[in-house]
Amino acid sequence: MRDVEREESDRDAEVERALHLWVVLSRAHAAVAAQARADVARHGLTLGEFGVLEVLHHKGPLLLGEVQQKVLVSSGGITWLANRLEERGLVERRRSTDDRRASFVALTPAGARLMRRIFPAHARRIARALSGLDAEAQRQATDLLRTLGRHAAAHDEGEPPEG
Amino acid sequence: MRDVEREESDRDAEVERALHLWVVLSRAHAAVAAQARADVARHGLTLGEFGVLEVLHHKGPLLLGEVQQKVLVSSGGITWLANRLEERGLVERRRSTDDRRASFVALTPAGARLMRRIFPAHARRIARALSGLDAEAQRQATDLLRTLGRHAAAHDEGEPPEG
DNA sequence: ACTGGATATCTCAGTGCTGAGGGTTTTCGC
DNA sequence: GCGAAAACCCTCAGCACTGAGATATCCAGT
Repeated sequence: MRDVEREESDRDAEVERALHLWVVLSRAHAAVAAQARADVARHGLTLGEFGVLEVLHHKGPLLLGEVQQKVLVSSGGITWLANRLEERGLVERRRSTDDRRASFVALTPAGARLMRRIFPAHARRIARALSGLDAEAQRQATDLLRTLGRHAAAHDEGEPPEG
Repeated sequence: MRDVEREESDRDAEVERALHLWVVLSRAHAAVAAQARADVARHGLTLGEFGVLEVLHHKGPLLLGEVQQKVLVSSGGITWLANRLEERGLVERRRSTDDRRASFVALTPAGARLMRRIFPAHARRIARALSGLDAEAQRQATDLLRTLGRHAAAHDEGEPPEG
């Protein structure tokens, strides 16, 4: 086999390995997400809604845009989520005084009470869904996925034209 | 610190580590999915549609139900995807003769041509998105995620009542 | 002040599904 | 072979968003 061919088949193997990782990543994510979704659905919440409540629960009041980045939705999506949660009395908006374009969102007392009530069991259920890996394996997986995610997100733009 | 408290804080740390892994898993998946989506969108396809074409490209004709499991959509979803792809002339259904409830789906010549044209570049783009990990790290990640996914999917049912 | 450009949020039509229910065909225990 | 249950797929209303564009505000340079 000539060197050129050798390099080509190396590249093919590399691409195939990457595709396999992508499949496995998708399936793992889907399986855990299904559990998380089932859990929050018992309280009448979607994953997006729960995500907003969770970030406010842990970080306190934030700008709408900050919440948007944390829960990975579009700008329209965060407005929609905030509206729904506000209608249910779980969060409230407060217009920022030093930048009047911006709004803070915060848990209402009812929202904070809800999170104190349901968050611990939710967290335990996620932990159980992930318990196929022991402590050390979870640390490894976290490291690998953090590297992976950072790299992939960084190259989010910059796609070359079709070859 | 008493033993009971010690065990409790161990459990808390465990739960927190799991939650962190879940966040990192979600972000990694979202980042790669965004790249994949952007790539297939250039050809007017969604990830679901591309997933159907891809599995048929690699496995040949399959029952609708088999495709459904591979691309992780609901029963209504696979009907919808098959309809859309059939309307565009990329796949065709063929009623099974020995089980007349079931239908096979297969790529049409046009569908097969499309996949031969766009699949290699798509695969390379996925490989590039995952290139933050080297070959060995990708193998590790694949192993960990396979274990994780299998375990989480296995416990998909069997949720205990709220505590 | 004033213009241009950037930033934060909102609006709204459209999308890619989900999930419950239902029709048809097959399988299994009797 | 008969009735019940299960398996395969389809229908359809509804949902949780997305993405493009609009609006309001801020800021830098002049």
